[in-house]
Amino acid sequence: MKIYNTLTRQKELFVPIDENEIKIYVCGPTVYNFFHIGNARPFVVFDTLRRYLEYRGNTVNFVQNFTDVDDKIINKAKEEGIPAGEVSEKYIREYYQDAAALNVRKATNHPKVTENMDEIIDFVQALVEKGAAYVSDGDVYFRARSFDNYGKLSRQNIEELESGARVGVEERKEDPLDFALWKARKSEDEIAWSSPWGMGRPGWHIECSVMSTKFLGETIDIHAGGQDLAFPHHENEIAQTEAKTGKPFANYWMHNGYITIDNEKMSKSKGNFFTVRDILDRYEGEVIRYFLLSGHYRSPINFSEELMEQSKNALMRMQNAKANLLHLREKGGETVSEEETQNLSNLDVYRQRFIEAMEDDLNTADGISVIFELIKEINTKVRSGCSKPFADGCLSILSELAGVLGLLQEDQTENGVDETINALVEERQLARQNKDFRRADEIRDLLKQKGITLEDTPQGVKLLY
RNA sequence: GGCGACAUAGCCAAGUGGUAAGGCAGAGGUCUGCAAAACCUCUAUUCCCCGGUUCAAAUCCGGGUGUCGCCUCCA
Repeated sequence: MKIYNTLTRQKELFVPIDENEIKIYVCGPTVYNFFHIGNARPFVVFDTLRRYLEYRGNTVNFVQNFTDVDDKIINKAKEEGIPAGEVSEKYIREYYQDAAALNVRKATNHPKVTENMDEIIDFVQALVEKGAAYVSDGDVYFRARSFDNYGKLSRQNIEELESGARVGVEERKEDPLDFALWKARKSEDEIAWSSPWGMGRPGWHIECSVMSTKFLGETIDIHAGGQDLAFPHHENEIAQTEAKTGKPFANYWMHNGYITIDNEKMSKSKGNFFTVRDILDRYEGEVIRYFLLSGHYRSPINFSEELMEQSKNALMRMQNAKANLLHLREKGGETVSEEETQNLSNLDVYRQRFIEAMEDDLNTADGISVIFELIKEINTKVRSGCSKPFADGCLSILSELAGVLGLLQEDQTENGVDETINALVEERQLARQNKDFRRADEIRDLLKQKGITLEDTPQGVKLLY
């Protein structure tokens, strides 16, 4: 497949280091709050990348860290008067809950900073020994200028950066461009680990370098994250890691675009801040996932009520198609006609087009449109009924393609047989036969209130939960 | 100021040289007791603007305009 590589600013053919195991590292959340819709984008996008690579037959070693020690966590802990560890543990649990709602699978490995402290200290120590880093009053800083290619990912000019850098605040640095690898503890009660430089904790960038190299090796296939992480986070990761190993850190860098809210950056101060947990009150997780995949992952997308409604309705079309096939699979005839067999094999063209779209730098928007075309084709073919095997075959390809996108993962029907509901459905059918439509509609309304939608089809009554 | 992305119908969105996919919303129709779903038809002579290259451009080049992001440990 082709992947747009931020390093080279172009689409490149993706060639894994080891065909048998593709290594991907995605920068994970800092666990001090529920994650928001902006955080959700990389989770969903790169989960989709992983699903696609696995769909193509690859094994993927997918690592996404938890930053579980950080200023924001420490502040939150102070506010709530509880240990920092409690804050991070709580939000790790919440992460898993919301991620599951979005059909984001667990990574192969979710390493935590606090569980990799020895490796972090060793890594920093190695940089100090190499002269790429220096100790300053309990802090350790990386000498940005010691790394020749500093700025290669974000294409920042080092002199421009210099002039834009803040001055005066961090006078412990030799150079404003330098960044912290290790931060000395500021007060006795602050969470800290002992190190050769005294009590302290790691800087932000070093964690990802350590966990990526530890769990995936010195050079990995893909390192991914939000566009805003390209600088300084990823730039710094490259500098410190390559300074230590002397090898390329990652062959491909992928960055997803930003989400704006009503065309403005999301921020708490603007009051346009949406956590996934909040959105889940109003929309099911797949709607959010659909929304995030409806545009190309590198394009900026805007979040709004209107777009969520559009996404909800569009996804409903997919769900209807699936529900219809499930129904037909129960009620259809047993024997497959020759025409059906032919029609079924013709559907392969949609599979090919879907793959083509995904091969092109994960073009999920195109992939989705192929699925809609498939759905139209299927709907047309089963309009006046079909055999069970045909319905099953259609269902299989629809689920297959939607599954790559992590959509249509739940069956709305088959919620168990409820006797009282069945009785009502029976009664309604009888009423309809007797042209007692008042009673029939009454029952339909009653079930609607229970969240069950009745549809009369030529193949009998269809229940949608 | 430096770096970068984007601009396609009412809304969202694909398409990077060959004459505008797909979805939502809207209109009409078929089906239905009525619905719902589904299906059929319609909805951009045109892709921010102005030049240029070409037989041919939404797609390439130049110049504008507008929007957004990064350069502040925010995905």
